[in-house]
Amino acid sequence: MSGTGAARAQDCGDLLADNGEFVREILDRVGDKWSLLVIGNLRDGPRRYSELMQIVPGISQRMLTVTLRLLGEDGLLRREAYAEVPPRVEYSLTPLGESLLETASALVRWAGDHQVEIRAHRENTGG
Amino acid sequence: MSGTGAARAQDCGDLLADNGEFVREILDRVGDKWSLLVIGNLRDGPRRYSELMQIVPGISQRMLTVTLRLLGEDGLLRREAYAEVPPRVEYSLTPLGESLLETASALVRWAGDHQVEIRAHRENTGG
DNA sequence: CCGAATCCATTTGGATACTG
DNA sequence: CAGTATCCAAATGGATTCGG
Repeated sequence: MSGTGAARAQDCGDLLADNGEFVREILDRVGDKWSLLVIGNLRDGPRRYSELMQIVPGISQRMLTVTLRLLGEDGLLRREAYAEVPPRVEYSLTPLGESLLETASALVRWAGDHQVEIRAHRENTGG
Repeated sequence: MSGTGAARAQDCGDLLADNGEFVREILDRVGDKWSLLVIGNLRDGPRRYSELMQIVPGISQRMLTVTLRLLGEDGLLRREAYAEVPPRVEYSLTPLGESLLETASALVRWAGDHQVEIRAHRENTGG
């Protein structure tokens, strides 16, 4: 989390304000429908494909496959295939994936702290 | 940011893992194409509709209107209309919106710190 | 058991024209 | 200036089918 220090707090404001492409690129990956759920379910260690299908509520085979492939391409998780019968494939977080999990948790914490406030305001305005 | 302490770190993991609907609800709002950009551009104070159109690169009238309305319904920003000629409308962050800006900045900071790493891995795997 | 491929419905978002 | 309305293209995602 301490990272390289390449981006300070002020820079973050600038990025949010000025650099649309950059913010979008990370949010598109992290904020899509399933990525964060999959990452969250790998927090305790490796999981098999079929396990994830059961744990992540409502995900389809297609989206699980696609999500796993994209996260793998970004280096957020690792895929380990065992040449057995029946075949077995395990997915686990890389250090990079774990660091994202921590950061993303802050956003979830924020949502938890302000959930009531948001819902209340939404009702008032007919949302 | 210290919040109510209602959700501790462990709970966040649980939320990411178990509660799909809840995580989705906040990420759908925050992680869409424009919300965070608009919020970022309100960090220095009130902005007018036409200002935002110019500052946020590539946003259309429609999406700016929609985004502003949704963020307003959630209580993240405030809309102030002045009965003048020509008409003038100003948008500014609420305390709730400011707190989100801080939290979201952490995610942007993470993206900045690991941008190179992610890109490199993406190239290797043909992403 | 793992996952790719195809088809299809829904959603998202841009371009344009128009109103108070 | 600050929106609204309509139409349309692209992306997203689910159901199903098939292969290794």
